[in-house]
Amino acid sequence: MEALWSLGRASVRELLEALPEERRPAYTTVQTIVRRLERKEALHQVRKIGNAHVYRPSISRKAAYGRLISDFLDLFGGSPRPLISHLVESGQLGLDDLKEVESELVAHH
Amino acid sequence: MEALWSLGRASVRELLEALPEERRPAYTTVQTIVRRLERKEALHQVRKIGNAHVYRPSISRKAAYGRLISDFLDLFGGSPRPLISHLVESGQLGLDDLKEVESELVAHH
DNA sequence: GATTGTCTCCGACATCTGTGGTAGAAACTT
DNA sequence: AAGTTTCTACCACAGATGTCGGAGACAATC
Repeated sequence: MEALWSLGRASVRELLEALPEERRPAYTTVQTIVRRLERKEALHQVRKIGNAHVYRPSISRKAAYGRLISDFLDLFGGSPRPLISHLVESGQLGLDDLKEVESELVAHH
Repeated sequence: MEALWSLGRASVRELLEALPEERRPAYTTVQTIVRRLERKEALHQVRKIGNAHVYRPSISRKAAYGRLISDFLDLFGGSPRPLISHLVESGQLGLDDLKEVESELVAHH
């Protein structure tokens, strides 16, 4: 999905080539993923170029992230606090990070 | 695992009964989960009471959460920042929360 | 000691995900 | 038109996870 979100719309081939050259899967692997995502209505065909389908995301990156994060938070009881605390405790999130996010928050009114 | 972490040590039966009465699975379901977790070395037997095994967690809740969170962050490029930003933007994390975490951080220096 | 209840052990089945092979249609290339 | 490349449509398979059933061992009870 990440690739499709970046490209806006793309064919299987384009998605494949958008992946980092190292671990790049087989063409059919991407195709299968696309087919399954289509069944799940995360993306859909928009048209054909030659005999190839072109797809567009059906859900925004933001919406998907939202659901993902919300599901993840459910593992911690639904509140983001334990997560943040853990990040801070493990040193993955510093005071400076917090300050930064904070000022962004204030800036955006 | 959550139940086992709370109980410290427990038999399959105890784990089963520690689950919320509503969606409580079959005894054997819990047993299977325990068996698989054992294979993954997340827990291990400590002794027997009657003919029942008693288990203890092999990894701490904290360690497990750490790995979980770290894996999750990898989805966002490994940095916690995008996650925090998203939480703030979606209103799930307020300025007050940040302040609070911050003061905790400073307190623990 | 036969009955009943409780465990363990093992197998089973569905769904999801990652990965890719095959067959046959379509569209270029000579 | 014949050959080659490129797609789509399907099938397959392995591992993880959620859910459970059956067989047989053990123990408690009648």
